[in-house]
Order: sequence, then structure tokens, then C-alpha cells
Amino acid sequence: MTDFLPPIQTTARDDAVLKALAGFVRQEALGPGEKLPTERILAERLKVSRNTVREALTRWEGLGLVERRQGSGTYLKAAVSPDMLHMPLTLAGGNDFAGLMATLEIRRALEAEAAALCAVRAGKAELAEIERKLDLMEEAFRTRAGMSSDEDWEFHQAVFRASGNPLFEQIIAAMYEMFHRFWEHPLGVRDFGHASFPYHRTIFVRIAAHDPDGARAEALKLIATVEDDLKRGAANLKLSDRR
Amino acid sequence: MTDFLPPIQTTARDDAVLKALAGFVRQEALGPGEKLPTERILAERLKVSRNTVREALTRWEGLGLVERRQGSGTYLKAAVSPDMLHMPLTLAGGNDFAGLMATLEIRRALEAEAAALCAVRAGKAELAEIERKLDLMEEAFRTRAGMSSDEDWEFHQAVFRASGNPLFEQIIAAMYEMFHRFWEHPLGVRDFGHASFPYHRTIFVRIAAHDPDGARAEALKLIATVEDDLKRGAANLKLSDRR
DNA sequence: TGCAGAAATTGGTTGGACCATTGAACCACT
DNA sequence: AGTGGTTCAATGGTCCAACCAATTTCTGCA
Repeated sequence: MTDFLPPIQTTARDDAVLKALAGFVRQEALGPGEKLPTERILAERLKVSRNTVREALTRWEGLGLVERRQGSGTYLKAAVSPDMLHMPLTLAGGNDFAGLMATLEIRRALEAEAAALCAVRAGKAELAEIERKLDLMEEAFRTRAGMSSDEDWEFHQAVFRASGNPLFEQIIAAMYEMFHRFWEHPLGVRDFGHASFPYHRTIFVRIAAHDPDGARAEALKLIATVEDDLKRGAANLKLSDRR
Repeated sequence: MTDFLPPIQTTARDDAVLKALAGFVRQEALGPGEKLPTERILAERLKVSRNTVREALTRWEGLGLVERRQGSGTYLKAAVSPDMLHMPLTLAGGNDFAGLMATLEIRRALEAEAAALCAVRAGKAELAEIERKLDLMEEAFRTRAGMSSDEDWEFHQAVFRASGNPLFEQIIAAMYEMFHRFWEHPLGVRDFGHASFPYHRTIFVRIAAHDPDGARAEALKLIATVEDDLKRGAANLKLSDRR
């Protein structure tokens, strides 16, 4: 009675185009930045309409795999392989306080884990790079008497990169815009992020000591201070104006 | 000299179409499942070609915002607002052992944080739902004498859902396929995931006790056992056949 | 040689046409 | 009444041919 019949698949033109194109990219060993055939040529070779090719490429463009430049051509933006994992995340109302807190929670998760991994895996070169970013950040903090979002971000990026897992950097990079939209306009809180400053060095110390649990704990403390700042800012301005 | 001039928008037809459509959806208060105007009507109303409308809708379809059914219409799949944050992530090369370990590290990060958030936020209803899934999983474990990936997954999903942050569930859902590609063929390890079984209940206990740090620690233990299983499996079969 | 303008290339858009699928209305038969 | 088949309009999917707009390349003059 409850027999499960999966729906059959009849036609999937543009998907087939994408699969063929992925195979082509793989065979030609095309990397990021390289140009792939023009839409007209693809349409002719694949025996489909140029319109169909465009729909397929639009999909890839939406996924950030490819960049189209009018008059020039279509270029790869990222490595593409047949077995790729696509994660289109959509956060409704990305402009309000709740949306920012949601992304911050993701950041806390990743930041803690990346710091812990970093403590296990970072070699001398990675540690030196992280410390260099840390020095730059502290220097900027002294001269300009406050947190500098750029240098701060570069420090965190260095940690993510040294985690040895490219996924961390990718995910966090995708959220960069979201974070910085508020970093630049920190809800009217003076000295926003000020409280998080000391934890940058403590994180580094725990990483350098190859103490994953300690690094994780310090990272959690850092995000907690940022979260407190945000909550304070949200309390200051009543936020009733935002839709 | 370094004046930052935002690039002017000379032509951005399909983006404009999407913005207009988002405004329309908002004004008409359309929710998931509802049908939006046909491509022909949209083309006529917006004074653009139907092809342009199609490209715009293809973008939304790729983002999972919309579903097209030939002969029927185009339907909303998720809430859509003009200020939405899209984070299309594409993770390459998830088919080898290193790729799986990389995703597992992401999962550890999210699982730990979600459990902690859950301990803070989960109400009676959410706790009951999680325990229900837990009971189902333990029942399946007893009757079939082994871990059941479906019931196991549903338990974790319930935790993510109760975290109160939709991003967790989205990210983890996108990785579901990747995890299960190996779950089903567990590298020749007998009783794969067996060691992780007891931690499911300990996680729940810590969540129910509203102990975020405890829940986080238990979640970390659970993932650690899975990681050990994987490493054991990778050591068993030499893995030299996988590209 | 250097460079401005012409020409070719390439993605973006348009309008129109036809196909494949869907779903509702209708009809015939039981 | 209900079952099944047919018709038909609506809708997304594909195709074609042309033109527009941005970019690149070529060409010829100074």
C-alpha cells in the first residue's frame, strides 16, 4: 500500500550541459581565472541552443563558480569538479539584528574549532604568519587607539588558513560581507570590539603552545565579548526603526 | 587619490527583475508554496523579455528559493525578502578521505555550537521532540543491533533545528549527502559509528539540564569517536584506489 | 613607433515560434 | 455516481535569428 515510487526523470537539458561542461573543464585541466569557450561555440558543440547554454552558465554564475565579462568572455572563478558540494545559504532579513546574531553564532562555532585545529597543526611558518598579523593588529590598535576591522580580520583569516582545512576559510569568507556591514556601523557603540582585543593574543598563545582546548576556550571568550557588544548596541538604539 | 567610487550600474536587467519580483512577493505577502505570476505575465508587466525573466528565475531556482514545474507554474519554496543574504558555497573534491575529514571538522564545529545553543534555548516542546528522536534511534539500535544512519541523522537534525538558528540546519543539510555517501559505505569498518552511540543520550541529558558547556563537550566527544572510526577505516583499506 | 578609430568578438537582450507537460473541463460508457 | 479517455488552454522548456553593449583586436595614419 505504502509503496514508494520515486519520480522519474525525463528531460534535463541544462543539467546535462553543466555536466558536459564540468567534464570539459576537467579534461582540459582548466583552473581559476582561465577562460572557457564562448557561449556560441558551446551551443554549437553541444548541439543545444545558446539560450540553454546561457541558463546553465547562469546557474554556475549564481553559485559563484564562474564570472561573465561582457565583450570579453566567461572565466572560471573556482575549481570545478563533477563531485562538488553546493551550499546556497539564504538568510532572510539579513539586515536586522537577529540575522547578525545568527551569523555570529556560526562564526563562534567555526572560530572555536579553527583555533583548536590550528593549535594541533600549525607549523613554524604558520605560527610566524599569525603572529605577524597579530603584531600588525596591535600596532594599529595603539596608533589609532581602537580596533581596526581590517587588521583584525586579517588575523582571524590567518588562523582559519592555518587550520589546514580550506572549508573554514571559504565559509567564513562568504560571511565576511555580512559581518563587516555591521563592523563599519557598529550600532552606535563606542569602542566597538574594544573588549575583544586582549583575547587575540591569548588565542595566539594557546595556539603556539599547541593547546587545542585552551585555544578553543579563548576563541569562545572572544566571540562572547563581541556578542555582548552587539547586544549592548541593540539595547542602545531601540531598533524599532528597522523593519 | 584612493577615492572609492562605487561602480555605476549601467545594465543589470535581471538583477532589477529580481528586485522587482522580491518587492512583489513582499507586497502580496506570498509565502512558501504559493504560485507566482507566469513568466509571460512577468515579462509583460516588467517590460522585459521573457528570456530575461527566465534568467532571473534561474538564479532564484539555483538558490533554492523557487521551484519551477513545467505546465503548472513557478512556486515559492522559501520566504524571500528584498534584503536577503545569499552565501553560495561550493566545496570541491569531497569524494576522497581528506575531503570527508574536512567536512567532518566543519560538522564538529557546528555540532558542538548547536548543542550548546540548544541547551540554552530549547523549550519543553523542542526537548520532547529531541528525546522522541533519541528514543527512536535507541530502539533502532536495539532491534537491528547497530547504528541506523537515518534515525541517527534525525536526532542530530532535531538538535540543529532546536538551536534557534536556521543557518545551522541549512549548512548541515547541505552536507548531509556528503556525510551519508560514506555512512552507507563505511570503509569496511564493522559496526561503524557504534562507539558514538552512548554520546547521543549524554548530549541530550546535558541539553535538557540547560548546561551549554557540558552539551558542547559531549558533542565533541561524539564527533571524536566518529573521526576515530574513519581513521581506522582509512587505515584498513589502503585507499589508494580513490582518485 | 604610437595611437586613435574601425572591425571583430563576446556576453546581454529582444521577440517570436514551437515543443512537452500539466491540469481542468468535458464526454462517453458502465 | 463513477471511471476512464479526450480535448484544450495554460505554462515552463527550448530553439532561432537578430540586434545591443562592452571589450578586445586589428588597422592605418601621423
